[in-house]
Amino acid sequence: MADVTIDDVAKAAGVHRATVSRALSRPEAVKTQTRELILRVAEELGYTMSPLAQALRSKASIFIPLVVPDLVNPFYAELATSMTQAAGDRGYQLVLCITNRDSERAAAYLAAMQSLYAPFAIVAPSSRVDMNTLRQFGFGDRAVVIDRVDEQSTAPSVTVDNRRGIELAFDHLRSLGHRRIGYVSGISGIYTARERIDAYSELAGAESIVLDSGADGDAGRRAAARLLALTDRPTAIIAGNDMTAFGVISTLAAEGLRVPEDVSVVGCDGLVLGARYSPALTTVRQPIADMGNIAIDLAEKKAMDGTVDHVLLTPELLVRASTAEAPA
Amino acid sequence: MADVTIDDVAKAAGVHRATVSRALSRPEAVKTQTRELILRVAEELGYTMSPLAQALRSKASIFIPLVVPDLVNPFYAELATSMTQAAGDRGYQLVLCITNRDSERAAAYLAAMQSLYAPFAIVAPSSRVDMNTLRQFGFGDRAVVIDRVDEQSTAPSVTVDNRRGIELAFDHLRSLGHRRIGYVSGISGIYTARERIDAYSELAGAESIVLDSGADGDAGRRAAARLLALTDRPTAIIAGNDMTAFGVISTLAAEGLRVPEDVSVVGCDGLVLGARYSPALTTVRQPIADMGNIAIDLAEKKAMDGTVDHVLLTPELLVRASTAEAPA
DNA sequence: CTGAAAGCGCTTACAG
DNA sequence: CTGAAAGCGCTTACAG
Repeated sequence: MADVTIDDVAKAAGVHRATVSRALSRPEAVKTQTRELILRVAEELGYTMSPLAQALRSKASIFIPLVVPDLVNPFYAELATSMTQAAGDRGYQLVLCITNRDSERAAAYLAAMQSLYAPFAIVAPSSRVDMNTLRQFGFGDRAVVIDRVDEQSTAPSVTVDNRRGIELAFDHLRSLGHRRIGYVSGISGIYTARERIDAYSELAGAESIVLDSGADGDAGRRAAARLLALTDRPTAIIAGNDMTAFGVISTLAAEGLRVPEDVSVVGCDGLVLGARYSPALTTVRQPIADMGNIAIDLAEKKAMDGTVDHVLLTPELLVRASTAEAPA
Repeated sequence: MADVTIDDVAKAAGVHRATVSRALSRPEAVKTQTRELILRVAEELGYTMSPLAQALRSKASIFIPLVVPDLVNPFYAELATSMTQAAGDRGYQLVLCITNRDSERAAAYLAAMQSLYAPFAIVAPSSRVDMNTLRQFGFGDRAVVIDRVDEQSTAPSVTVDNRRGIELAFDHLRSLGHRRIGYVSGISGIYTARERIDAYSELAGAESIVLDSGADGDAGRRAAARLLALTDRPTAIIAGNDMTAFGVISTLAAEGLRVPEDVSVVGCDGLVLGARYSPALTTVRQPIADMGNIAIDLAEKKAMDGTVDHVLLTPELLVRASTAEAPA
């Protein structure tokens, strides 16, 4: 089963190697009878094509890079899982490229993927990969982007309606009687982070309380500390992502404030993990599971006819246990 | 910069293609002067070898599969991160194979990696990949295993001293005055789970209280519910892994029990995330970051001289905020 | 130490 | 519809 090549199949089926190749990759180009014979023989011999040889010869492979900044933020882990599944289902092999926010590492990955003849690349938010880098390695017009990368949008993208997400969180808190609602950014894609904080500012208007707008992993802790220091404390906090919400709650609790009794907290992401947090996190769910398939659709469409689509997904509020009525 | 091949370099340097190949892969086989010329020319032309062509010809590639059950458990995400780093540093390209505990999917991955001439495979615990499957795809004697897979141990392995880990947790709780200490298993590799629960049983002796021994994601919730139902409740719980500890705490809190005031909880893993939990999780840290390099070392050593080593790493107690003195 | 040749496992115009 | 040939970008015995 190990070393059966296309020639073995050809010989066993009594046809030429080229015919086997066609039967497998362009079935309509071969007479039905011949094809069926070949397929059967291949099956019997346990033949599978060498993706290596295939890629080398045709200058196109099934490898598709997913560029993510890290895997420690479960958002990317969930994204990677969804993408892997979607890619696998459609005959691709996802290769995870973890940049650690290091642009040299990202470049190395892109170079490697280029030499593997990857048909396109998928770039996750916050990966610190700009269009210039993509262009440099030949992915300029074969990349799809999650979160927006530039205004001109030469690359297809799949994004979540951040405005709507923040609105869902805000309305939820208002309906629970909260009037002083703080905000903390934390790590997300640059555009995502901006859209969210802008949406918040607009909704809160003059009552905006941006507790922290940093983009590092410590934003949650700082925001909680900041809240503690205020005289007229917010009774609720919206966090730009779930990990930051965890940081907020953890720090608040360590300082003796209870969530949700004293302060309500809403996250953004909808991580599976949030359901196991203490308290279970109320959050705005991003449809991560859909992103994989959509991203690949977009890439294939672009390759077919050049269409550059921008898909906007709708988020959804997940009410769990970290929000409650505003204290009297 | 895109399409420069070995022949371009050869021509520009005035040597034969074979010499370029040698200069790059076996430098000592080429005269210093020639080699330096070639290296310079290659550099100027921005030449990088095609890993595809290289692999096809030499039947050996730089792709190395890391087989993990999922990525949603941050333990695997952290492991994957560490492995990716280690692999990259040593000239390999890690390919993440997420099996979703589906053995067919695992087989498909292994088949793909075999046809990519992967030099060896790394198998994470709980991946539901046994030695037979590995053998079937030619990885029988080129796999390294994290967590133990079989008693005969034909594959090198890197494992953590589970016994010692549980002991650390147990002693910590005892020193805080806890006398009734419960245990919950949860998801881990089969051997890991068994070793841990055995260690617990031995330490606790007649006072063992196994709250739940299931291996699914709901073990934590069930264990907490079980604790609540007991008349003579344990004052502390050791969880077989961090995710399970999260589940325990979350459920306990939802039912009005405070951690650590009412119940202390210790996890096992040392996830980065635990520091952000509420309360921050006391846990037994597994040296995940070391595992990547060690696993690759073991694989290379085995390939060199057939040595089958079993490395046992020492865990470490991380005292954070989820444990406190036993209530009076 | 270097070159010439064969070949890894495929695909794809080109004939027929 | 099928076969024969050339070639993708490399490596590696084999000569010299």
